[in-house]
Amino acid sequence: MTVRVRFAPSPTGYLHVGGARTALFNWLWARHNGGTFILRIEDTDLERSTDASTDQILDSLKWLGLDWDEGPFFQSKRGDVYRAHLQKLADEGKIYRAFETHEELEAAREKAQAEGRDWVYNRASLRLTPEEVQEKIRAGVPFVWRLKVPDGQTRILETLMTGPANNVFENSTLGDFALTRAGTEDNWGDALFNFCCAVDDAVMGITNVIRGSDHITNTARQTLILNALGYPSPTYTHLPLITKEGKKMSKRDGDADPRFPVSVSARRDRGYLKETVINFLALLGWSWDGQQEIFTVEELVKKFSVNALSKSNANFDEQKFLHMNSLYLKQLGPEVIAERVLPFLEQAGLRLGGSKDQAWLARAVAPELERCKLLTDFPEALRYYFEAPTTYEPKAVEKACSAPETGDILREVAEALKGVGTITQESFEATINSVATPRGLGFGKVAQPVRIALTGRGASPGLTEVIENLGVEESVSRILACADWLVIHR
RNA sequence: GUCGGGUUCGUCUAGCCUGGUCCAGGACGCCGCCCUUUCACGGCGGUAACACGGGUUCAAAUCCCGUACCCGAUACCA
Repeated sequence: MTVRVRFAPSPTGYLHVGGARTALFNWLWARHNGGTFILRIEDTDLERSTDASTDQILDSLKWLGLDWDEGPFFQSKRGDVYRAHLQKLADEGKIYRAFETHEELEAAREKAQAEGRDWVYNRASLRLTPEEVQEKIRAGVPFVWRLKVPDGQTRILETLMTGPANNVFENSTLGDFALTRAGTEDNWGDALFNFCCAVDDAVMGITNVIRGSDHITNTARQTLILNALGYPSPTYTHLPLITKEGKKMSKRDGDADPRFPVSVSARRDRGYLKETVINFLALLGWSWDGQQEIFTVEELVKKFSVNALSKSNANFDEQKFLHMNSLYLKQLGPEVIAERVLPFLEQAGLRLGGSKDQAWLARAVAPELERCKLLTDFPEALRYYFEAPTTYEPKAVEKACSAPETGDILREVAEALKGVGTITQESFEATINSVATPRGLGFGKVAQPVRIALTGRGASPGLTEVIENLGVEESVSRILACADWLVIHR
């Protein structure tokens, strides 16, 4: 049987890392099996669903490269399908109208809770005579459709969260749950999540539902619906939850801490690479051999299996995430990163132009690959290429430029540098040594003030690269400027 | 409360199904050392864990029972 899986987000917010991971696992399982990945938007809750959310979810999926084969299908546009299935169940007497008000039920539930009892619907409306029902319908009393849940147990087809209970639910604990919102005979209420979901999974031929384990009890209800409808049940794989500091990571947490946003789009804006997000998310509840942690998407497709999933909650380790991003920065290389860094530079007001073209940027980015961890680190790391330093890092100056002759040294270096045609490792070292050696100084004693002069900082990549990317002329002028600055400020 | 799941280094985890090769492996972090014109990168080394209590067995991280703790679900939301 060919595998058909789906990702079915509700558009009540952005795509968060948990949802992205669910999407990823479904996508991987489809690709691994040469199956079909379907996208379905569960927007039956019109109150909370927004088009903006849908757009952002699709956008994030595209960014991650999780392409879908069918859809997106919108449940809000499939009312006829649900209505037809409801009608069938009504004709067969498997569902019934329940006329209690929301308030009545709420009160009953609270009472039960206060008494420490479990609450399930008491079937009051099921005991109404046909005449009483007709009477209420005529009077226009609003009702919801409830499933007449049979006695006995419901066994769900679970592949992962299997335990001693073997996923058998006592139907009595589920009660006759509601299938629709409140409506009238002329205008039935809209079908609710569980009903739409079960119907769509069946109609769309879903073979394996992969979703968060917070859906387990829904699975029992959906299985009951499927049984009533006479549809076969897909198998279910309930993923362990993603936690952060022990608590379920949900979009309700928002992007409260800007350093650790929960949405995929904010991670992207924060400078995380899509390769990192995919790889890191894959490891949240799945592992290969316990040794390998870096996987290309192709490898993931090949190696991923729902059978290798973990049952315990996966904790989101920010430090490791960040580390993985720095790994990918290096792995992707200067050309790719230069391209991706561009929007971040522009956002920081740093624009290419003149001799600073894309190729130049790749050269400038290359040595920074080892010190930056996020794309957003690059604007600051590269800023000195775009703007000559106007101030120098005080600590670095103190450490390297405290000797009174530093200004003279810099002027000598500038002079020597003028004669250098093209800068190479050798010519640079010769230049520095031509100043250092006569004075009996070590290489670093001269090189470090030069670094500060050029970049304003005590830390940067190799000076040869810096001068190469800056140009000799610009370098000379910066060194002289720093010498002057030292005279005034020391 | 009830139902379901979980519990291995500071952190993320492998191993558990199919007991022995595990005085428990990898990674992040941290700490040393090396490299080095600084920072970083890299290389080498180190640190550190089977929740607790019983049981089964020649042998248990692995199987069974109990306890504790954590997480989730308990809607006319999805």
